[in-house]
Amino acid sequence: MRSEEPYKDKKVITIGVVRELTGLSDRQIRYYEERKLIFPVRSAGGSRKYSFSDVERLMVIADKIEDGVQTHEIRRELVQESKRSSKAEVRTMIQGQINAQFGTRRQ
Amino acid sequence: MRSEEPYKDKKVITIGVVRELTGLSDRQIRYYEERKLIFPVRSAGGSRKYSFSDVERLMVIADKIEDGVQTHEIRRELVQESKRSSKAEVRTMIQGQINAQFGTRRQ
DNA sequence: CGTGTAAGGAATTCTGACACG
DNA sequence: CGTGTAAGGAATTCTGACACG
Repeated sequence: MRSEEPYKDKKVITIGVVRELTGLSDRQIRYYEERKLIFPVRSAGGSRKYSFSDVERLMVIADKIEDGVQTHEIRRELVQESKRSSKAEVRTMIQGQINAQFGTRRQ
Repeated sequence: MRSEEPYKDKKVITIGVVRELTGLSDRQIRYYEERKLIFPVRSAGGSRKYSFSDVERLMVIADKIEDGVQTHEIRRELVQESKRSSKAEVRTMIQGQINAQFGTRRQ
């Protein structure tokens, strides 16, 4: 699932670079993690590593915060979104299997 | 030029992560820079930042070193390669402009 | 609730050099 | 030539806490 853009989800970016990329403060970035909105991995030494997807997600979060949405609510929204996209992915995958089986093509 | 894979060329990875990703030592990574084989950018504080392309390039370099090729020679090879690909890009771009003008399609 | 900040410590990175071969 | 290493310093990141509102 999701074979495109192999680099987008690799967690390799330190918080300092994320700060520059998003314009957010470290404090904000760490707080959104505390509120379960973002999930960096940790290096051996304990420093956080983010992916480009995480950076994009942080910008979405920052927009919502600015609109007055609370972290609690943002979490719900993001969970809903990820559910929707996994459904879409499953749909695509199943359709792909059907096509593979019967050689049909839509449209 | 090169609109695909927007993340591949962004220099956001610190040397520690490059070390993990490539299996090379810092010493090796810095030495290849000294020999003009790789060109990280610097953060405000002076630390090196690499892109995923750089990581791939480093793995190519490491392979050649292992084959006994000297950095001097590797530099020549890499320069040749980049010349070839810019030519290919120009060709693609020109063809794209021709197609845009005349609406032709090959094949 | 979301964010700034000062505090102290630990991990990360930097440079220039010596060593070996 | 290519790489390891010890050295000293500077930049980066970490956590827990106090503050404000």
